[in-house]
Amino acid sequence: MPRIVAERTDTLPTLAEIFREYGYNGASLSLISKATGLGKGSLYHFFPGGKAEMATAVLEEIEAWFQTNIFTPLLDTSDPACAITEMLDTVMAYFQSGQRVCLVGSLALNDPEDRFVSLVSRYFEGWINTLTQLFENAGYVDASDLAEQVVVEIQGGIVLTRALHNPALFQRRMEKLKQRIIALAERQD
Amino acid sequence: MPRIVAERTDTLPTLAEIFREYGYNGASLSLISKATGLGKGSLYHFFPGGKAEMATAVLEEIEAWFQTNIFTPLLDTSDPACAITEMLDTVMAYFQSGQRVCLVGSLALNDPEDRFVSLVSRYFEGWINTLTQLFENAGYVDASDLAEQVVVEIQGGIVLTRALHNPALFQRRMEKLKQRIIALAERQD
DNA sequence: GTCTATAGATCGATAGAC
DNA sequence: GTCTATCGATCTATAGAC
Repeated sequence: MPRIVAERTDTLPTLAEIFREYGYNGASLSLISKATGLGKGSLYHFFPGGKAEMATAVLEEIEAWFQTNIFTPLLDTSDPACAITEMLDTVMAYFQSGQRVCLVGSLALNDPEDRFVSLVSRYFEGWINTLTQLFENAGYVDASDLAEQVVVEIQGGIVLTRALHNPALFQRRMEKLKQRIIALAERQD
Repeated sequence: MPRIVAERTDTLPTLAEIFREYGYNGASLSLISKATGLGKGSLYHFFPGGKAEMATAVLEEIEAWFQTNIFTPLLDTSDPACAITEMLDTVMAYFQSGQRVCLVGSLALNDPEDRFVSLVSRYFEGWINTLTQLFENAGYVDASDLAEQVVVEIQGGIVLTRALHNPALFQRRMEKLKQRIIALAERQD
């Protein structure tokens, strides 16, 4: 039975967006309070560990979302071209054609107190490992290398799209990436 | 004649390293004061505009450094394989195999007040444009597309290397990138 | 030019009324 | 659970002695 009052989980999407847009350090509690509509008292009721716990909860929800919407579907299809196309479509929608920051990537660059290292590495390891398995199943040579390449291009595409304010760049890179993977598949038949 | 007392320019490398490691928001003036060995009074003497002016000065020095050490050499050589190899070697050394954050890329992800947009976009435009010219001179098809791809892979490689604490990943990606570009060159002969 | 001292604002976090 | 009030710490920036 759903509760009427706000739950901790309900705040996570807003928190995620704030962290993405302002970064961990730039996301102050007053900013968070304003965005969520919750006073600091309520925030600390939900997250006794403060901002660090908020970010951890957000990262865990992101990981779960990717598990459900990206990783699992990747291994559902037997056709790698199909699986990759589906993944890149989901990725483009999720990252809004590279205009939306990847919070995990952002924390990979700046996490000076090493608060989130394990969550950050687990996210990328999960993604690369799943892609590796997909490519191995499809009989690709250098499966893990290709998997690494895919995630690198997504992250780099976000950086450049944000830098140049050019979502067409991200779309172009994802399209080229897809074509390259499909071309590789045909070469192995 | 070189002056004995510290100049504004002398602080830039230290400032750059602090911004890279802690991010713009995470780099507090007390941290900067400790790292440079200069009191706040001295810092504001050199940079009346405060932290924003420090970051701007650092970005300008980075752009000049890339102009001299990356962009110009790219067009000095007629052989694209040679030019790319040289560039990627310099890039690997500069970014310490991806363990050192690209400050410009970091600011591309998080610059919520849009303080550094023009410097950030100019840096990446310069890099992509120079690579485009190199590839065009060498007779590549889709020169600008390949140029974009190169910078994307460098930035993405840094993100993943930082995330996984694995500099071998960056080295591997740069090596593969080089091979792919050389293979493309042979195809056009 | 460099320092110390400090202003004034904002930070993360807590206390306690309701 | 949510709020307001407020704590002490830290922030950016300034003032003024040297």
